[in-house]
Amino acid sequence: MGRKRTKSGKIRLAEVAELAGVSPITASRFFRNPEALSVAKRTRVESAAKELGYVPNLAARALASQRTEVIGVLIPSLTNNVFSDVLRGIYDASEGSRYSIQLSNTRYSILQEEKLLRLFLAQKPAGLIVTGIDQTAESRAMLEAADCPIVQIMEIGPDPVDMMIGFSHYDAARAAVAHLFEQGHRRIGFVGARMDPRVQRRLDGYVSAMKDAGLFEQRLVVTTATPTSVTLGGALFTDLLAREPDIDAVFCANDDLALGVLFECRRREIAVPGQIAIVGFNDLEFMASAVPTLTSIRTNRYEMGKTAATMLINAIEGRRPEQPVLDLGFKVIERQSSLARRSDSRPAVSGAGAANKMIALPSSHD
Amino acid sequence: MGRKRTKSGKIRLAEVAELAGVSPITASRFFRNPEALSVAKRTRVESAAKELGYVPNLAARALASQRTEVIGVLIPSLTNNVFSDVLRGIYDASEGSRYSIQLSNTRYSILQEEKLLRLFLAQKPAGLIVTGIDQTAESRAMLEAADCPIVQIMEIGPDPVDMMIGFSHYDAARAAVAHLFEQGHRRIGFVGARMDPRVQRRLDGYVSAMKDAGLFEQRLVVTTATPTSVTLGGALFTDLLAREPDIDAVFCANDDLALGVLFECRRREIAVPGQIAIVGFNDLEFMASAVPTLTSIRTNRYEMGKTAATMLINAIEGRRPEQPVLDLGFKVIERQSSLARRSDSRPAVSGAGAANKMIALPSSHD
DNA sequence: GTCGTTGCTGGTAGCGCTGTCAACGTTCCT
DNA sequence: AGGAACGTTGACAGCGCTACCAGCAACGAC
Repeated sequence: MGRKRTKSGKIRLAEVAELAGVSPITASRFFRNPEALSVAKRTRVESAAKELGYVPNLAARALASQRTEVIGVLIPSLTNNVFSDVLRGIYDASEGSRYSIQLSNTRYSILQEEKLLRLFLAQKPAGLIVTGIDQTAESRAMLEAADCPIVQIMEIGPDPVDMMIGFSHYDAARAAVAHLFEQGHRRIGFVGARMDPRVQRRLDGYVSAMKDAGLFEQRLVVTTATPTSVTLGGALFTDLLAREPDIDAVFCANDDLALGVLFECRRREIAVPGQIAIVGFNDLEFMASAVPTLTSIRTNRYEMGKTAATMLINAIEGRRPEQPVLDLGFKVIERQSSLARRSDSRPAVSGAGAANKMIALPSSHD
Repeated sequence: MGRKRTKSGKIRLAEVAELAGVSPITASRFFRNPEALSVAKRTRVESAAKELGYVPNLAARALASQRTEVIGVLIPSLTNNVFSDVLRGIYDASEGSRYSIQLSNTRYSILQEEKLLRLFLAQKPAGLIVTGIDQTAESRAMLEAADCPIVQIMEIGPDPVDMMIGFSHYDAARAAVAHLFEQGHRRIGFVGARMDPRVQRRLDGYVSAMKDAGLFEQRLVVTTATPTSVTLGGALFTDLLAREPDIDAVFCANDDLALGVLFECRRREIAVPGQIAIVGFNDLEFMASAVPTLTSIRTNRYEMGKTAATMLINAIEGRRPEQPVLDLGFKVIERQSSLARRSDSRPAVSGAGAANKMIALPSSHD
């Protein structure tokens, strides 16, 4: 059966316009700025488009208008839970809007980021979401020169390129240590992996809090550049114990590490929190379910992504936020794993989440 | 200083061609099919492009050539670890190629999938990656009519739209149950959440294996449509125990649920595997690190994504695979949590991963 | 009554690139 | 030597849309 192939099925704007009895340009306006049309033509074009099943050709639109409706997103990792939550927020916010997301993975390399940035900017994106505040000088220059709105996410810093949404990792780490102090812990180890800039700032916060209390020692800190994992948490904790058997708490730079430390404690029959308290970071879902339940720092990752994309879209459309830098803060979620030291080595058996007392701590940057 | 703005900085193909002393169309060919040029012109165009920092305008290219270099990817979830691994594979394979990834999230809704599919196809993607084999009839028709290569991932089935890469969830579940049988377990419960088609097929596999052994009872199955989580694993297990206190093993439809079951056992002081054995699904990283280490079914998620994207790109460029359906199989990773029943309720304390004996089981579809 | 002003509509002219076809020079075959 | 076949190059037209500007009617201000 001879089916035509070339341009049989093509519904162009011209077809819609013809059916509606208007000029192509009027039909075009309908899709970009319906209010500019009289009600009569608006409804005519609308029903014509619907009847023909018209779908605009984005390539033609981009070529003619010299801009795209693409939001570029640069994140360091696709598998890290933290970023997948942020991403989900971004996608959710973009859904229903005219903008589509173009995602790229920098793999924690600012050089790779620079390369991708160059690529993105060449396509004239409508907006850009980049992770963190540690771009190369070159990247920074490109971002400043870009003629589209830009949101930096995950962190808060003094010198935004444009907009910024995140929280202070430094303050969050200090709050975690302060919480452990409150619970009577003194010899607090730090376990960190990957050591990207955000983890580094958590370490800085830990160090400063410990120094403030006169308790800092370099040997309490165990870090590696290796990507994080639960298993790695156990291994780093093992190193820490070998170096410093006398610790009474561990602050982990993320929850996977904390879970690994918990398992390692169980393997070694170390009571948690009786002998060693544990605090994680991010408050992933499983933290409330572990035995004992694990204290963590809750961060608003989904909200961060969603708000970032919403701010960005608003800015693209000319509605700039009154407040270009948004601190989403964090919360110390106190659970069993960091309870005050006690001789009884068995934590009370109770339902998961029973000890979910929260302390809100809006982060303030120094 | 009066800088021109309109088209001063614009480097077009015409500029490159002029500098290289060739016609625009020859320059164009250089970027699409360099071998078609003589070596002399090739080098001339190459250095001209480099000197001017030329970046092709993808919108113009798409408009003129009536096709895009976009690979559309439809997955049900962004946060599920399983899909983030697959995605990473897809992005890794696409990197360095001319193709860019356009990702959309169906949220486990085949209606949403249909809608997104329509959207994608309207933009004439170079290729498409879709999750699973349970599209709506309408989606299926659109896929069949699409004039681009398509890869279905995550599952293997009898009737591929085009290409297909995955494994048999049914067989994998049967293997999990067979393993528990081997270890002497008989009253094996099933815990499942979300109940998407793949989880449903795992349940089917479980049911058939249990029926084959004459051990199936409906009350051994606890499922919910709720999204999965560690906490939910504990809750579903609690339900299961209430209904059927006499079970000696639990097969969990994924690893998060398995971890939740493990924690719940610890909370209730049920020995694992002494009183209850646990088997998960996917073999996420933490399974090898838990105490006791948790048995799971290893699936090749990253490889699946990477291979899918590679196959797709090859097919786009005319190199169709000799074998359009690829079964990546699975492995039962035997660990402590499913060891044979014993009276000693305390599992042997040993390093993580000590019991990582593997059994390779290439899945075969029926 | 004349002149802006506003609201809506349409014509023209590309956006930057590639498909198609034709033309050229070169090589190989008979 | 003549012609076919191939490899290489260029001219032309147009992909589908929108920016820009002009035009027209309706309205109010002086």
